[in-house]
Amino acid sequence: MTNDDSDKKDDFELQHFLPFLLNQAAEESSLDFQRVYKNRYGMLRTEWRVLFHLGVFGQMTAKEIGARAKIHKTKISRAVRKLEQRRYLTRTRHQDDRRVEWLTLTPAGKTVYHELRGIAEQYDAKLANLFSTDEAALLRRMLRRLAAMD
Amino acid sequence: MTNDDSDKKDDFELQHFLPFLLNQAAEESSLDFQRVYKNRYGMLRTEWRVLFHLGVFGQMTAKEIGARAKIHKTKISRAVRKLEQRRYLTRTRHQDDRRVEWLTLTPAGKTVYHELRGIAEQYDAKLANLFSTDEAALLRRMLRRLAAMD
DNA sequence: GCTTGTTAGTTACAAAAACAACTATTATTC
DNA sequence: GAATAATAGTTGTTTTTGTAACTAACAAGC
Repeated sequence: MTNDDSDKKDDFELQHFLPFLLNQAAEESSLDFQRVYKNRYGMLRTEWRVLFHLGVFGQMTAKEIGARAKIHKTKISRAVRKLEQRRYLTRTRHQDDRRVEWLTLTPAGKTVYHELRGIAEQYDAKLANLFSTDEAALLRRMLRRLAAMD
Repeated sequence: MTNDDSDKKDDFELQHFLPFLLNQAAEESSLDFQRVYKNRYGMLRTEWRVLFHLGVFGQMTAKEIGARAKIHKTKISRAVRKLEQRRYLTRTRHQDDRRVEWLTLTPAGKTVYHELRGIAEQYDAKLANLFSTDEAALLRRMLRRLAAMD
């Protein structure tokens, strides 16, 4: 215990604490976009993330998606089931290793992906527009560094 | 639909999408610290946030904490109850408006706050150390801007 | 001063997340 | 090649969150 016990205002600045700031910014920056995939497409965050990964990378396995986006396998499993029920993706067993299944977007899934992708790009541009081009680029680099994706 | 329907890799860069990057960075950057207040003090994120607010600002109401940290009142309510059960804070009814209650840390609560605060400061320094001083300052400014806390 | 509206905080119920245990299949080892 | 371990994915149970409805106290209008 390094401080006195009075009831006075302390000098630690919570809004300087990086994990707090990152969480606030992340939450706020997801809100508008979340509304789109949630209200318009009835999707959860994990679901659109899976959808996006498949849209971007084509055929993938659940495990690959989980590793890349750091999502737990049970969340992936349930998201995949939902997306399958909505006919946005199909599964096919891997021939050589029948534990594995390849996930692929259906045409309907691709349509939704492209729609959401367009909205995502616009939204990203809107956010990046708060800063100069250089600043935005630096921000992305720093975030990737913090997420250890570099 | 702006793209073709092939199964090839798409060119949208998920790891460039700001909400995604922010979420990854926020999650990753919270992990180590979360382990401390979770495993060592049995606290949830909302609980330590409430604790920190009280530690920093002294006496506050649930509403004030919620407004400042953008936490929903039901979450605050539950966190306050937990912290009260652990004897980290006490409530006293406001005289002039008996709907309101002032929250204050107990000595035990203050002790925990100071311990966690020290760890938080170290941890923040470790994160900020990934960047130059200027970069770190810019990062915080940008995050505050994104969270619209400016 | 009584009806109507607001506000601070709580509670109840539904949705989602976390964690552990499970099945089915492949890999390893003796 | 049978026994054991490891892996991909699923299912079940417990926590935690989100949402809406609630209580108690105050405020405003008439």
